[in-house]
Amino acid sequence: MTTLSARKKAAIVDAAIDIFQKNGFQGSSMDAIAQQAQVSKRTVYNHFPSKQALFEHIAQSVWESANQATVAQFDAQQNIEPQLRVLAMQELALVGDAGFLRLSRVLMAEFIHEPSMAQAILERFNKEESSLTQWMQKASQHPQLTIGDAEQAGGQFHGLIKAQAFWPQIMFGQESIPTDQHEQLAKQVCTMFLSVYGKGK
Amino acid sequence: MTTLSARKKAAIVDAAIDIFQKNGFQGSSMDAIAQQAQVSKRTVYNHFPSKQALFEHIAQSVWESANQATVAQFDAQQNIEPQLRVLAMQELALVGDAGFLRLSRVLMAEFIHEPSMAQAILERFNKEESSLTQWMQKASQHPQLTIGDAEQAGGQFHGLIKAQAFWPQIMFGQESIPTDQHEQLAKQVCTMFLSVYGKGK
DNA sequence: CAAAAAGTAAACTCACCAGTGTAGAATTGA
DNA sequence: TCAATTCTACACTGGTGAGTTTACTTTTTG
Repeated sequence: MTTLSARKKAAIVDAAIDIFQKNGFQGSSMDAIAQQAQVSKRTVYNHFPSKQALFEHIAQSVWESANQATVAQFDAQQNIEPQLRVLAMQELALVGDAGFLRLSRVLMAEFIHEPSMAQAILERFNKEESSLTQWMQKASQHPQLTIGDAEQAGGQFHGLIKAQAFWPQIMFGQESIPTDQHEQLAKQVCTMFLSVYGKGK
Repeated sequence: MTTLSARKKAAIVDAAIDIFQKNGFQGSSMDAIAQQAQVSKRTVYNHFPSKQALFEHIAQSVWESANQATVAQFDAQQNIEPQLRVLAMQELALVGDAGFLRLSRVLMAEFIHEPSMAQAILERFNKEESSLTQWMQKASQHPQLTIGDAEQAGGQFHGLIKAQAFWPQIMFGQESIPTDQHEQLAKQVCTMFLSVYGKGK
């Protein structure tokens, strides 16, 4: 059985995610978080020295789950389309996860107000997204593709997916795309992408 | 010359947009708005009965500027591609407008926390996006197109544009797309769209 | 020019909230 | 079982902020 202390901490984090998401950083009070976590306020402060620290702990976990999502290895021997499709499926699995969306919403809300924070995290993010960028760079050699700017192409690929499966969910509370539609959407995204960057048929 | 009262009100709205954008709804104080507007706090309350009312006034103006943006008339005689391109250009002009982006950012921040508000406004929004949906519906008869679900197709068209010219600007403070790249982007969007919904070459 | 309308500064109420201090109760681990 | 750790309730500080009140000045308008 997990220790009491650990359970309390988990309850705090869980409550914090919920409250932050509902009310934003500014609108959330430590009292409210403590109450929802069924924990005394003092206990919250025993685990996290400040509201800011609690928030950053949560941000960290978004970051980590996004990290573990995609590992892409370019294979020059194989056709482009199926490889792209795997990449798309990986990203769809990530953004389709309800927990990831919930956490993202907390972060995105703060991004809007803090472009500087957005920039900072975006840089780290981009290094990760750059696993895709790197893929694009290598792929640009492939005879089936015409990629000028690998970073731009990568961004566009992400954009195509997020336009359907991320932004509407984040901003308008839309439902996640059901798993059984991932295949179809991935295929569509690849078609669109290749209509611009693909060579010939 | 405009009346003093009107000038004061304009200053208040202007300051409010700025402050709301920087700090969000919760993080903005009426004192700060009054100060930035060079107006006494009481004057703010003479024009707007509450902070909420002031916010909604601003939301209203976003709504109105989005409204005046697109009027599309389907022409069965003409080719699809140039018509789509006009639609894309209209939307690019809207989302490329710095003022519109600034206001959108304020709204979007609240959307994240208030899915109910998002839903409400989204319904009205959708009626407008539905000017595009209607276009899609009529266009689905066109021999050059294969459109199953007009609403979905319309959403996808919007998504293609916003993925490049709206979301990155809203969330990460990226620069607006320069006007001289609109043509090129519109063309790319149409290519992508037609790669999925177009018939033959 | 005089009354009505709108603006002003400043003090005030009332509520909320981040973070601390304390004294005691429950949990843990040796 | 006993000492260290952790949790709890509760009161407290210092600060901020929405909205009001008041006594007064400026602008508008007939």
